[in-house]
Amino acid sequence: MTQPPPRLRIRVVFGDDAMLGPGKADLLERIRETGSIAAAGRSMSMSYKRAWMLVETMNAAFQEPLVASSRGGAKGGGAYLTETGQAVLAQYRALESAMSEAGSAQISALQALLRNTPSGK
Amino acid sequence: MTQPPPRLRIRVVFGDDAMLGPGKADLLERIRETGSIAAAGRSMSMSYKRAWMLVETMNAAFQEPLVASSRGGAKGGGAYLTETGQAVLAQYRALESAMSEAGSAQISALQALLRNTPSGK
DNA sequence: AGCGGATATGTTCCTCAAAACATATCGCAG
DNA sequence: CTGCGATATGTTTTGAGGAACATATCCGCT
Repeated sequence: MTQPPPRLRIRVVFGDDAMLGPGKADLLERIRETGSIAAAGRSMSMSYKRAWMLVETMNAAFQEPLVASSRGGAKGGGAYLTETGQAVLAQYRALESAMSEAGSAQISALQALLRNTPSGK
Repeated sequence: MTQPPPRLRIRVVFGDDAMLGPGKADLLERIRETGSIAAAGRSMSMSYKRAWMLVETMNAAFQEPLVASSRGGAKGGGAYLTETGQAVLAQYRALESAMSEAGSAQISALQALLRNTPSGK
């Protein structure tokens, strides 16, 4: 029985407070798909508040905001990724991909040493 | 002013509960250096309890324990890395190194989009 | 003019993980 | 046979972060 392949969680830590990890990347992706911060949050069972705070943090960390949003209007409002936002998301995905490939040998080596009963469920 | 280079935090997630990240890797390294779980924990200002729990978790996750320990004796006791422990640590460091190199281009691209005032201190 | 749906933001409550504290045990040295 | 230094493990306390709840605001449509 081959257990589920190990997954990589990569976080880039800039300076002291700003960082980018899987959570924010996924949120960006879902905002692009849904066109809404609230819908993006719901789709990953995250409270709107939390989603909004993550967006605010990201917008503050980069030179230009990653997410632009508008209130009111026909459908109440909405949000979309800016050019910078799309670029950041693309770079992060590329980073994940490149790193995953580069580390596959070590990952396999580690997995070979693992106990093959990860859970007694 | 070139701000401090971004740092990578890489975590390998096996299955549901077992995972290996920078904290455990550093702990292993310090256990090897100090020959003691307690001293290793102190050197990274971690309580003995926490250090010991991490060791227990790792020992349980792999086929063979990574850290062997003994109580009592001339100096009260001690701990050292097993063959497996050394192998796991080496693989993790190699993983960090390979991934860091593989992702340098994307890291640079992300850094270029960053606001260059990471903190107002 | 008012409704609807989404952004924006504050406040309170709750949970769980980490810290702190407290022992117990072990085994050689002297 | 006692004391030391480290491992081993349980109990209590604390604190930070998230969840939940509550509004406020915006603006096109009908």
